Amino acid sequence: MEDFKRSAEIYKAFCDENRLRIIYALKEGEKCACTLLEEVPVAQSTLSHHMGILVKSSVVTSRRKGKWTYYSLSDEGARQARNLLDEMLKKSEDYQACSACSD
Amino acid sequence: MEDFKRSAEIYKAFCDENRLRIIYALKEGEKCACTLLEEVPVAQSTLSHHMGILVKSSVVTSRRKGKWTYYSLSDEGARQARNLLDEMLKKSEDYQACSACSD
DNA sequence: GAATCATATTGACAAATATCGATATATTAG
DNA sequence: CTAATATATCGATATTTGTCAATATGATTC
Repeated sequence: MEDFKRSAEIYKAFCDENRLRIIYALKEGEKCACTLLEEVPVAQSTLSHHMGILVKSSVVTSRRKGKWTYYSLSDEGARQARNLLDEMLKKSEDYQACSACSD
Repeated sequence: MEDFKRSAEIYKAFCDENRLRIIYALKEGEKCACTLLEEVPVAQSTLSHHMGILVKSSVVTSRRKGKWTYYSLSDEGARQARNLLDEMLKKSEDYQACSACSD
C-alpha cells in the first residue's frame, strides 16, 4: 500500500492494448499460448513477452503441461488488482474537497 | 467493452510509479500543481506531463482557478476504472476451467 | 504595462517497451 | 535417435515514455 513500484507492475498488465486483448481472450477459459496466438495479432515471440509481463503482474498464471503452457486468469491476482485499485481511489477520511479555496 | 485502446489509456494512470504517488497524494484532497510538486520528486514540467496523462485517463479532473490549476480524484473516473477492471477480470459464463486438458 | 508567479509547452535525450525474425530449448511422436 | 511441435530467449530495431531545462502562456500584483 506504499510499494508504488510493485503496484505499477501489477497495472502494467492493463496498460497495453494487446495485453488487454489477451486478458479478454482468457475470460473464456484457460488457453495455451498457441490458441492465444490465433486470437491476438502479434508474433509468437511478442506474445511470449506479453505473457511474461502478465504473469509477473500476477493477473495471469501459467502451468506447463507437456509441450504446452496453459495460461489462465488468476482469481488471487484479480482480487489483488481490485483491492489495490479501491485502495488507490478511495478518498481519505478527512478528504479536503477544496484546498485553499475561495469558491 | 472492446475498445482496448481507450481502456489501456485509462490504466496508463496506474502503471507508472510517480503517477501512483500523485494519485496517492490526491486521496487527501484537491491540490494544486504546486502542492503536488512538493510531494512528488519530479521537475515541474514532468509533473505537468503526468497530470496530462492522468486527466486523459479520466481518473483525475482539473479545474482552473486564477493562476492555479487544482487537481482532484474523479469519482466518475474511479467508477469507470473499477467497472472496467471488473469487466476485464470477470470470467465468462461458460468459462472453460481447463481447455483440452487431460488432468 | 512591467514584474512576478503558476502552469503548460517545447525540444532534447535517455531509458523502457513493443515488435519481429532467428535461434535455442524442451517435449512429444515417429 | 530424428523430426516435428510449442514455447522461450536473443539480438536488433523502431516507437513510446519519462525526464529535465528552457521557454511560452496566462493570471495577478504593483
